[in-house]
Amino acid sequence: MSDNHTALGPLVDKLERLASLSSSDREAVLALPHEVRTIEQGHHIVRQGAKVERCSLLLSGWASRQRITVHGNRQILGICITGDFVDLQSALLETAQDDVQALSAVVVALVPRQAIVDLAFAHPAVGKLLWMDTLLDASIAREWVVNVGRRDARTRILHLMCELYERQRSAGLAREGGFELPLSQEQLGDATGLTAVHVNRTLQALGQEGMFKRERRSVRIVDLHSMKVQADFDATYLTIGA
Amino acid sequence: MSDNHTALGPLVDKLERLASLSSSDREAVLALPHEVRTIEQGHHIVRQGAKVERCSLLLSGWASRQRITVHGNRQILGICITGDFVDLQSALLETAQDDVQALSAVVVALVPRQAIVDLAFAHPAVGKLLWMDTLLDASIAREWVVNVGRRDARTRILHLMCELYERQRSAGLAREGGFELPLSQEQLGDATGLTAVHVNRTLQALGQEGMFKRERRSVRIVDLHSMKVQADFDATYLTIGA
DNA sequence: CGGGTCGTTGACTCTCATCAACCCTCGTGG
DNA sequence: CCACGAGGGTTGATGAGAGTCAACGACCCG
Repeated sequence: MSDNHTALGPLVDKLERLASLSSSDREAVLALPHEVRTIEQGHHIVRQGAKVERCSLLLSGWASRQRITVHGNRQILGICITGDFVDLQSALLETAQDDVQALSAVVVALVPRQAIVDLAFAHPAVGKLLWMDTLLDASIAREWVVNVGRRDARTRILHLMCELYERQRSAGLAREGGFELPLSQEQLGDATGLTAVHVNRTLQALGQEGMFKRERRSVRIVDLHSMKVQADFDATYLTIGA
Repeated sequence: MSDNHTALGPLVDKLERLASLSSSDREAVLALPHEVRTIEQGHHIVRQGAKVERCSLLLSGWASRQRITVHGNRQILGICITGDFVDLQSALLETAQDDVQALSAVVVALVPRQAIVDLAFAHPAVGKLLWMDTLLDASIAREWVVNVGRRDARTRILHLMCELYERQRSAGLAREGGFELPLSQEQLGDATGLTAVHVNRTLQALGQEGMFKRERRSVRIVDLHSMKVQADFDATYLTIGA
């Protein structure tokens, strides 16, 4: 139980990146009822259309949010990292709109919907931050519309890599000049609206340019500035805006 | 002033489509301070990066939310209709992340950010609905990612038309078996990640199939069911989910 | 009557999808 | 200890869908 009480640290960290919390607000967040659970790679954390009574907070590992077309094609809508509420939407909406799937082995904290809503309105400072978090999620989704709608394959992939790097860095998860990229080429394709084959060829072309080096499931960045320029990447869409 | 007091009716209507409000909550919404203003077609309502002190509620007309790439290509991120808060994000975030542009002559109500936040936390029932509204906006954005990422031109355009029809219908704005579509072919392209030329050819092909008929700036639907099927359209992403 | 915006059409190009084969690595079980 | 299979990555050949460029037409409004 006292373990449970500390398990929500990643959530507090994430909220405090947006604005600092009073100690009473912080305590209230940490006091949210929850249950910790591990989920295997590839398994679903949430299913579209399901009635969700508890929201899932990612304590470690990676997950993807996605929808499937009638032809069975998958489109990844966002990547969740440690500290993300993968389905905070479900706190207010009746049913989940997206699938969420574990990209790696994952540990989640399950928090009852009602407890989140009650917290939000009992502690407006926390409520504002939770609402802001959903707004930033929406901003990321909109940037993805731009990415798949108006950028070519090369730029799309670079942009995705810049986003993942920046988000990991601001969450304190990126190593020196590098970051984890635990997506197969097929999953990269599902995230960028491309096929795995074309992702493969594009990655090879990019690798030869020497901006970054791929290693197993991670990326070492050689020339970050050049990457951002060529990716048409402007990190303000990830922030509350100064 | 009493005119002002009734101007926010479209907002109340929209919120009450999500859940009914107590009369005190309804009064509180209608009592929001605001200023009514008209904006010409083509003018910007909000500019990306601007510090916004008042959020804009669309009282009549059409607007598009959009971002521009470094190459100057526009991607439309969503279409706003009567009753939509075009930049409710700005109530909590410091700066606007998207441009919002008037697609037609437009009337907006400008509501101070702080008044919206205060209302949300003083009247939790209203706060939940406002938050839900931003979540549905996000759900629409995610569906647009799927649309531009994983559907072909024909399906993208059909899907957009289905969405606009359903949203107008549920807002009571659609006429019998038809709806307004005040977008030029170039704007349709910007919304679907296509070029105006290709939109033109695709519309012609679609028109010959007889599911709908285009007239000036509106569309008459002949076979709605067939449209929805071929558009891969499932309206649940527009709703709170039963 | 002139100019502007929007729609239409044709010819051509190119990015990316498709299909199919083969490779490597790793984990597992006989 | 080796055989096997599965998942992921790589490669080549081919083709389709959508972009580009350029020109012209229709319509509206001043």
